Amino acid sequence: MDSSASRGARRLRRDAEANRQRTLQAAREVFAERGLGVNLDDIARHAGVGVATSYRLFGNKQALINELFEERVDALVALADQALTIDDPWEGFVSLLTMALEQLEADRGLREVVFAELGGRPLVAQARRKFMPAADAVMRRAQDAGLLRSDLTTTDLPLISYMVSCVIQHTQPVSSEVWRRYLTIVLDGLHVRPGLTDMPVVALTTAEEEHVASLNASRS
Amino acid sequence: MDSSASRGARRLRRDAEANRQRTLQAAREVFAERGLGVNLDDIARHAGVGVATSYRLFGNKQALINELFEERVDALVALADQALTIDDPWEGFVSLLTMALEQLEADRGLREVVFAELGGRPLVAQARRKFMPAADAVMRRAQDAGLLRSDLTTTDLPLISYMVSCVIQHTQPVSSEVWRRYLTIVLDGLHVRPGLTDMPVVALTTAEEEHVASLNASRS
DNA sequence: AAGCAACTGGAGTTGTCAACTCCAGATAGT
DNA sequence: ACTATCTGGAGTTGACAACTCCAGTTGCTT
Repeated sequence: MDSSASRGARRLRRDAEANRQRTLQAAREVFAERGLGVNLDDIARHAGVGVATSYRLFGNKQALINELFEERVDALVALADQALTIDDPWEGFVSLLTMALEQLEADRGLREVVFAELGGRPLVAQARRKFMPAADAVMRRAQDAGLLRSDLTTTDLPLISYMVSCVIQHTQPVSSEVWRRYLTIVLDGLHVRPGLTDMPVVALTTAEEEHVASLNASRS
Repeated sequence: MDSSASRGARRLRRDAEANRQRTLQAAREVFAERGLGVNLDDIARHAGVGVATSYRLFGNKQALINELFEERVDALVALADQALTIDDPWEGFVSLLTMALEQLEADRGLREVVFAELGGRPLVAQARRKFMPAADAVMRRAQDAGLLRSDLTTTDLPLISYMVSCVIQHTQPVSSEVWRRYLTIVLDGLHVRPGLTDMPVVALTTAEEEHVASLNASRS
């Protein structure tokens, strides 16, 4: 995991490498707080380097975003595997949703990458292919145990997360925690108990669900 | 309800009044489909009039938006009163949420006005004052009947609507109906049945909730 | 039917904002 | 001490939406 040379690129001079790390760190902080919409000038200023330096070191904004969020997205994927290690299938499912949303809560840029409001097309498409099967396993296990409503489909999961993440975004500046109320409501609506309502429509197909994400990506 | 002269403004010439109506109608359609972000040039083109004409007739974009959405917002408010006429308190509550979201589904501009992603500050603040007490009555009636979870607060309602409206927006181009699945889930999570989960945090206060809306308004 | 105030359309102006580059000067490494 | 590498911030480019100007047209009055 050599920080600089991703692909056989010539080694950077010490000062350049330091600036690279400072830019990366600044981007982490600024993207997390203000989203991917910020311009590189702001990030460079926050890092204490010139704009040109940031551009020379990363090429463009998208490359910086990709480099920065690769690990963050992978961490999200790992949650699904962790969830499977929890004994109680329902608790596993709850943990998956809760922990994923907690990750998203802390980082506006990550929300935008994951739900493709900007940037990360290829980045996310790939993560998605790793995430969905794992999440699917968590879901099925809870459904087989009769704890998660059986009419739920894999494609519902991203949309449920998105729905709650919207509340996070909306309420963040006023309260960092109210979103948990709505997660609670949703989880209660997913937990099997007598008298659950029949679903009024079928879920999206996998292809449709991918289409949703890519459509919302093409805005940028 | 004389269409032209809002405030003692001199009567418009017949052709001008016709162009006014055409612009209004075009704006209705374009805003509904593409949101408030579209420019007046597009609206004017769609109306078949010149840009200057639209500007002369309305002054600016915001004025056009205000004029256009006043009645739409009022219609939304009226739903709360209608909901009270439904005998079953739970069905009344379900109807309020469902019908409000159906209104929002059909009009992206309305979603943006109501949730203040653009424009309508004063417009909505006023509607809110009429809407909240009415909605509150619908809620309390269902809670008193033991059908709606008792830990729900008036300020939860706008956020729940917002949450589902985000799914509407996100999935609209792929499926105009999937959002009803998530409404179903949420409603099941709100319906009283044994074993509902305790709320992890208190709801926003009324002031906080208003703050949320106004913060999200100040972007434009 | 003629005259004029009211109106029209679209080319053009203004302002904003983000992405990205240029280059004279500074610095790391040998 | 020498040079390839790197730096910073002023400046360029391009896009885009809000809004205006004005030469020409049209509805209304008498």
